[in-house]
Amino acid sequence: MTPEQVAQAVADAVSALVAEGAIAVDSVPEARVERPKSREHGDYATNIALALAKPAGRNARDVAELVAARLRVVPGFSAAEVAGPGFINLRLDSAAQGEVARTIVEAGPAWGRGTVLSGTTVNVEFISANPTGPLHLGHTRWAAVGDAIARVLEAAGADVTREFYINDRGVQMDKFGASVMAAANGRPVPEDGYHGGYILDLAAQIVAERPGILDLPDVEQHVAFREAAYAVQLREQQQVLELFRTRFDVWYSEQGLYESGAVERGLARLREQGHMFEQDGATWLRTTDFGDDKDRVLLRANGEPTYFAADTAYYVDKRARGFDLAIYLLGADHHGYVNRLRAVAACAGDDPDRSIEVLIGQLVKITRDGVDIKLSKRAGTIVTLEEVVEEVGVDAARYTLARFPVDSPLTLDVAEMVRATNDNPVFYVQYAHARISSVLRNAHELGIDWLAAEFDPALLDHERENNLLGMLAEFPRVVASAAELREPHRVARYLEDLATAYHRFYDVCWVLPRGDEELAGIHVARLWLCAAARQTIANGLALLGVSAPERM
RNA sequence: GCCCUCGUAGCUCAGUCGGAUAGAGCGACCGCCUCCUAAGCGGUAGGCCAUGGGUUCAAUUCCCGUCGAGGGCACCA
Repeated sequence: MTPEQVAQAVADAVSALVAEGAIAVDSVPEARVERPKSREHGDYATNIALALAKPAGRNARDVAELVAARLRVVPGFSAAEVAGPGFINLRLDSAAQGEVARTIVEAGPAWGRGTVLSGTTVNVEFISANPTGPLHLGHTRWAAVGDAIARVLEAAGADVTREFYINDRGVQMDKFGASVMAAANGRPVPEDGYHGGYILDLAAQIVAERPGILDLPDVEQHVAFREAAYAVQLREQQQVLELFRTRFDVWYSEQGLYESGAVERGLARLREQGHMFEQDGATWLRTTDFGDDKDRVLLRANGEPTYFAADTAYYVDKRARGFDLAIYLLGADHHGYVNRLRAVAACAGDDPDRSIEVLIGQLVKITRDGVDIKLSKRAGTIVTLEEVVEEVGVDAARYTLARFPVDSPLTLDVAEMVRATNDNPVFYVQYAHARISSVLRNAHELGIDWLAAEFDPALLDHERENNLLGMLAEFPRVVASAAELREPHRVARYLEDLATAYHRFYDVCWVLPRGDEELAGIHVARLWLCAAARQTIANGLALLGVSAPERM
């Protein structure tokens, strides 16, 4: 019996009581069925009676007793007890609980997938770094989390597009080009330019590929360097992200926004909706009508569009491309954008609560042996994504960054990440997977075909088996809540708990026949349980973009 | 000054759409491998859940104030 079925049984019991007139309420309040923290409180517990007591004008424990009495006779339940202020603690019989293993094995890779977001087309935009340098550890967090959010949304049934917005236009690009050009000509990089060591490499690479570039007049040379350096940098970012197993469906160029006419179309859309006005020679968007602190300039007095105009056009373009929901993953240094982006959606005629969502991620604080490191492309003190991958590996890096909620500040010690890779919880989870794989391999070598043998779930009645089964049954709910809350870290935390449940089971419950022991029903049942656990861990790790090794 | 996010074990952090004795990892200490992977399991030590009020049958969780940390407040990008 799955938690959903338990919840259904509780709901049915309450409806029956209401129909009989045993409990008088206008509507049945929402109640929760959850796994109690303490196993003494049963396999599942519900607070339905506490929620029902007030509207029914009854004592909570009395209501609980009425509901419990009905649940006791439902097949699959072995106990229903009233406890504390009015909780109902439920126990399943081992056959009902054990059936979960069969459900999981039969579902395979589809186990955990759901439909809560079916029919929703979502655009998830993340990283969107300037193509003026390598991606660093800060971006790495958005890569890991953004990709995991996309995966989790897909698991919940959404149609997801991963998108990277390339800021390939404007002042920063010019400074970048000027920096590379200066380096190539042996001149000092401008004060406000980019000073990282990679600038020199970039300059040398470009000159080697195009020796004539240094003979061009200054203006042309600047453009040539800017474009060449941009191309190299973008390609590098794409390659590194590929290495990090983070693929984007769309790389969207800011420059392209202008070339395709999307900016004009976006402004036209806003004009139609009637939220634009002229003042001091500039064209503004009245975002204050929708919660922004101040109105924003779209076209400067000199006629040039602002960066905000591009942002606006970009949003309108996303909607025009058919996305129901645009999710933006931004760093905390951009949180001032939230209100204005929502205002943009409203100005474009959308309901911001439905069509736009801005997730603010706290910045990663990086230390090395306890000493703060400032990440600055311009100062050249960066820890790149590539270095992180080389030092700790993709799995460990992705997992470490994805196991924390994005809105919590995070301190990572680079030295510790490298030194203590074995302490990374990812290995704990992966180890459980490898361990199970080994057991199943051994079973195969012993000639045991557990999949074809008869599986009697009632045999899984050990406390550790029961606990493991309960954990496994939670997986779909974890995936669904991770998707709805955009919090993939819940999957990671769940996997750690699941791995613990497995290790504890493994420690006490021997799976395979020992020595010349005959194959018995318990061996088969435990193999089904192992297979279910392995499938769940593999599916969960896949949602985080982390591999599930057969051996370690 | 105004706004956003955050304050939980020595350290890094979970938990909190209100629920029954607050958790993990690391670090410290003590146990467990003649047979399925010890990258594991068991145990000990470690907390006024920043602080003061409020709402509630019930607050670490929701609301307000205070203190502290980080970030943001451009016709920059």
